[in-house]
Amino acid sequence: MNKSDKRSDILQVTLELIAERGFHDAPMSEIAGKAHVAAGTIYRYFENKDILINELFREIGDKLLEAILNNYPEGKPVQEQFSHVFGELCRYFLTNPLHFRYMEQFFNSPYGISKRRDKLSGKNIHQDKRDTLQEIFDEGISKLILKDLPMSVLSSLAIGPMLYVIRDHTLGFVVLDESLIRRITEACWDAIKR
Amino acid sequence: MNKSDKRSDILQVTLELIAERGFHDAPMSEIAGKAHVAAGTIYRYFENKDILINELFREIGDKLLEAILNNYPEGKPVQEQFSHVFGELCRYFLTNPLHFRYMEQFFNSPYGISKRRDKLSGKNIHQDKRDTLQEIFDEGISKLILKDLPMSVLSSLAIGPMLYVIRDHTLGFVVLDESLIRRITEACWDAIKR
DNA sequence: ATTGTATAAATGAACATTCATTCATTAAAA
DNA sequence: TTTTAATGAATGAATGTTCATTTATACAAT
Repeated sequence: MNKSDKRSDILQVTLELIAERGFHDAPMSEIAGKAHVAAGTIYRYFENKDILINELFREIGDKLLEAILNNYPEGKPVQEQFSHVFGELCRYFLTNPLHFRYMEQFFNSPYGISKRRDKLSGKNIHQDKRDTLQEIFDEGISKLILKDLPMSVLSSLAIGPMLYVIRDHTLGFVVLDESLIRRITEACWDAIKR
Repeated sequence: MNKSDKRSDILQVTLELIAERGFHDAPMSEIAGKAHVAAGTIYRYFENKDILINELFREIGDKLLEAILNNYPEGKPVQEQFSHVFGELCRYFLTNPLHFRYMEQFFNSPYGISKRRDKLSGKNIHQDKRDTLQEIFDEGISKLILKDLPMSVLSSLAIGPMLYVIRDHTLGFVVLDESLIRRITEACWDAIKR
């Protein structure tokens, strides 16, 4: 039995419970039960519930970033980089719908808000990987012929629609296939190109 | 003292607490206290917490729709209708940031998800007003020269970015003024027009 | 191999809070 | 006087966390 066995069991169950039922209604006791672990054991791996929640967010973020950076077309035209990031983001979340629901809830809860606030006020102590993603957009966007809009607006124009469409997909409002993903990517590109 | 005095006090405090601190961490006792009302009084107006939460959502939705339908350019070109809806949506949320944070959390929680699921499966008992908004988009979008994409994708392309930008605004990442709103609206239009 | 010992991991009942909700009682209104 | 509204202490269920105790593991000496 691997040392991280229980730890990842706990994270997996936390993911499932919170993604499906929200932060409230995901009691530690139930997490423990579903992970086949005693209640107290969780606290050997995570100091408290908040830290568990934040740690899970971090791990999902890392995996997502890894997926995006894989085969990243370094040095290629911005539009190609853009399409790559979009496609991978989309494919990742379609493959991992629970990750998507978790991230969505996290970002739209006080957890995510305080995280963004910290970032804004420069409290980001360790120059972590998530900034790399930001840099990719930064560089890619400012170099080429894009609309003269604030950085954060451009990334909203680019990312916003995709996340909404993914949500609709997970709810069955629309079926996202490769062809549709491509066409949405193009539409987003239309929004940001000059 | 108006009959709905206490009722709206309760709703207002619920809005403030949940918008700022999330669904968890908004205890009924504190809502009661801040609304200068006894704990039990809440239950004279709202059967339970869930109903309170859903009712608040409904009321905010009504106000938002009212703002959007005010001066709606009936019969005018789709692009103009589009700009109108966008501008009003944006202005409403900038004026009522708490409403924005509440809606965001609601939609991204199991509350909102089940609401959307009901809608999809036709459980929408009373053909309510929120469908009117959908119809406006439906009609406006399908009539003109827009990209041949599924309805839900088009509305994601249109609405998604704006909501993200508003979130950034409320967090101080960007300052939304009238000129910027207009330019974002144009960018979104670029995304959906053929 | 076997035993003994020290360290680490895991347990789950117990605890202290917190929370939504109830209801007997009081105050206000009609 | 009757009806309606409001109160807030009490209730009971749920929850996050702790900790004394048990179990497993690693390793040394025999």
